[in-house]
Amino acid sequence: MPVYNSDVAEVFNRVAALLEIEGANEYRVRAYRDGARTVSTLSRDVSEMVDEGEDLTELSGIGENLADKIEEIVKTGGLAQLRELEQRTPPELVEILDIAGLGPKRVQIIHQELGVTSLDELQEAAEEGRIRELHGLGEKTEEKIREDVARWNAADNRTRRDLAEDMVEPLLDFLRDLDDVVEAEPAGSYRRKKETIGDLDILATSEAGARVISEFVDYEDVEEVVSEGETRATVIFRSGLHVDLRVVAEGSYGAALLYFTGSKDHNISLRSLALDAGLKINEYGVWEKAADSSEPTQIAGEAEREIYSLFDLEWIPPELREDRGELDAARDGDLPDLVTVDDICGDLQTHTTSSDGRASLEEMAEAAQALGWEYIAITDHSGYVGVTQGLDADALEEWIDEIQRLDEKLNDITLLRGIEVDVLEDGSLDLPDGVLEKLDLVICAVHSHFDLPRPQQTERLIRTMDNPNCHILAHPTGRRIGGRAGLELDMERLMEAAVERGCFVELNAQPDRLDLNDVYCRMAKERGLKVAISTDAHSVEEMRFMRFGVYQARRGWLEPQDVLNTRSWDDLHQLIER
DNA sequence: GCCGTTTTCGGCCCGACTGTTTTCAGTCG
Repeated sequence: MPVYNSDVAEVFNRVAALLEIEGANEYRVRAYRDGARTVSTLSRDVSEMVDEGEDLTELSGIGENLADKIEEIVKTGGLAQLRELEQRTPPELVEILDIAGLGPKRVQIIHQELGVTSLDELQEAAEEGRIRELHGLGEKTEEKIREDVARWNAADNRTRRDLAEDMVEPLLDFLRDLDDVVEAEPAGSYRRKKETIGDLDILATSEAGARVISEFVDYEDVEEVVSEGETRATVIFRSGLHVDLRVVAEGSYGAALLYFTGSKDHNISLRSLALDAGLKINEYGVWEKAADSSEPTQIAGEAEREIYSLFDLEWIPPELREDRGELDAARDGDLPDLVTVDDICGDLQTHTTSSDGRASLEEMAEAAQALGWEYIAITDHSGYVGVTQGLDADALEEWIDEIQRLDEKLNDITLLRGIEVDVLEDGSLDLPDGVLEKLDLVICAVHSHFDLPRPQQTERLIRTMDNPNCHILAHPTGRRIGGRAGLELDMERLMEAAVERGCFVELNAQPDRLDLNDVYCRMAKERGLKVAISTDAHSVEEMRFMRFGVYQARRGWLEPQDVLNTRSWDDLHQLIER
């Protein structure tokens, strides 16, 4: 049975959680989590590295011990250590760690004293008033546990970026309008442009923190105040979104923004650099210890750029701050010149009323002009998936003529004759080559048979790319954020096959797709595989989704030259012709 | 458990807030 990077990471994360509950050394626990992260963001299959006898200790955070364990997991499909841990400590306790306010110590006490081993039992114990009997826990903690278990059972607790945007903007307006607030900016994963956010971090500068906090907790969207101090408050919005506000003085703005933007791992690495230089970084600034034992003096803090430069680092865009090599790159002057929406010249996947879109060809063309695109590919569906009411070969022939007629009338924009053609179970396409050859752009997409085994699924898509008419693989994994998991694919192999055949992959900008994800974008870049960022717009409004795709691309280290549609149509045409 | 042009042992980021305490442990980000 093949072992994937995600399997190895899962084993390490479980080991870490169980060790943590058992009270193991926190740095040992962290070592397993670091190892899990390293493996899961690797742009190669770790099992392949094992097969080829490569030295895994070259990987950051992987030493002799973890290297041996990776090998064991790859070769046997499991880890003896994890099995032993699960003998000693009920594995279901791991999910109790996710309950707010319950860390390893309390989980251990609740388990040992009350025999609780699962979320259900935890809920029961809380409802029966047994939690409050325990040493160090009381009535309030018990109440919070009850509420959080209910919330945890209720739903998926991450919020999609586009939905978060709708809440963030009004909140920022509200804060910026307060007399005491100088600046208010989103930080955290929102600023790092992650596809989903767990909670929302907002940073404000003010000399009157307590007043700002007290206005904030009265904001109209706030349903519950979780904590409230002089400089920080945590609230829960009616939508269920957790929002943290931190207030600092202006002189600490850069340090605070850096700190609250994270990621946690990026911060830890940066602080280690500071320690090496004999300095200390906290959310208020960078501090130098005085020779005598008097108070340390602040030597930076107003701006992020100044703090990075103190350590001979270029300013690092928030999207890169995941501790995936960006600090080394910043030191060596090798940071990517990340793609922006302004670099994009056109949209390579859009739909009209000719299949399942809601706007006409004319309306889409007009909207594309308004956005300043040089070209737009009209890529309605082929007929295989009944619900999309797609085009068969004859209808497509007529449609091609219609697009061409409109294109000839328009001066400022080029309409590309395209199709989003279905990939059938065997990898062949849903339309004959004869008609595909007449198109400017053929993007191939899986809309059925999502659950083929990994080798078969991978072969299926490689066969699709064998067809010289195939230009781009649309939404390659088919995942839906908060919905479908996506195809099982050997992505490394698929990308290599794409490069060999002169095919390309899409980064679909629909906010519930964002497929490819950031890690796969970077994998593509490292293999010289260019990526098309397309909105897959089914309406005029959705053509504005381009920014979400660009955010994801930036998280994947993509530069303008790594993206297909930063080129004029003439250049792009030459590139995709096979 | 990892890591090292100061170290192969002894470090490992750092502060706010809460709740249950009587001075602080646990949790969180």
